[in-house]
Amino acid sequence: MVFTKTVTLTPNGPFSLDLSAQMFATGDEQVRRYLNGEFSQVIKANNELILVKVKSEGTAEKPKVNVELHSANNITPKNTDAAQKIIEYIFNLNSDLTSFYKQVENDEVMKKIVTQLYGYKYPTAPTVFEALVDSIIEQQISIKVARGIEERVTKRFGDKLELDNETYFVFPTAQNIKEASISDIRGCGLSQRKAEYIYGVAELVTEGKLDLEELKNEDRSEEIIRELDAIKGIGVWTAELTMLRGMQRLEALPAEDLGIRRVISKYYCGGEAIKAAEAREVAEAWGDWKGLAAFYLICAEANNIEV
DNA sequence: TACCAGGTAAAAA
DNA sequence: TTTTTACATGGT
Repeated sequence: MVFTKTVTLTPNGPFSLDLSAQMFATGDEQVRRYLNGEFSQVIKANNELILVKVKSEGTAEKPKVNVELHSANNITPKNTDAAQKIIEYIFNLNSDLTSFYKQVENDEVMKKIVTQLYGYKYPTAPTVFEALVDSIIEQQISIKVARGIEERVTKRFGDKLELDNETYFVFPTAQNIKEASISDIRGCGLSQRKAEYIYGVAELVTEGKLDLEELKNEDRSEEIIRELDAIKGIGVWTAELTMLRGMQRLEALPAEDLGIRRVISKYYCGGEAIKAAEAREVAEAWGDWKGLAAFYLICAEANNIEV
């Protein structure tokens, strides 16, 4: 038995689902996937597993988003509301890109790029824990390898939703990870040390010693970085990436990041290897949107945009 | 085959 | 105190 509901959302434009979700185009259909204009993944709304399918209606300028909810149980109005808020959070639907576009008006390179990526909003992980674990997984290894490991972790430890003979998985909670063992985590392809880091974070969270969601309320970015950096396995890079992808802190710039340095160099420094300090210099023009701007460059590179 | 890819902490110098 | 090394996997 499958229960279904449909809601329509009106994002704060501009918004392009096609650009914002394209990073999930190669994702696992049982975890998170964007295919043929439809984004799908399982979310936890008030602890109820709901498969959401998101499609775009309207234009980037006047966006409308159609959301289908599918569940094994009756979907209450309360859970519908919660699911809607999670979708809004994942795609940053209520944020205003025009402030960012105004900020980069005097940066000729970025100005051209944002014109071609009009409406791209960098997606957010539903929980800070997911953002943090993914960031640890992504340390040092390539994105493609990391994605595979993340999907394996999700399918191995995450809660399962079965609908119509199809099975879907939601990203594991700290409790899920805590109940596993370090060698189980290693079995997903992680190094011994990363498995220990992730287990350690799960322990801190389940023991109440670390409240990742509460960290979102901290105003000072430096303070968030300081607190996360103090945890074993988390350095400044991991903290900044976690803020970007899990807290909508789009001002954070992981300037040491190899990929970010590469794209900044590609579009601003003729392609030669640059240091973090040079990356920061270029990013000055991006004001409070340094991290988002960096993702625009990564997206531009993925779409073969020339300036 | 060897080396690299969106780092980090521990060991060695 | 600063520099070097080990680490997992998949692509080239």
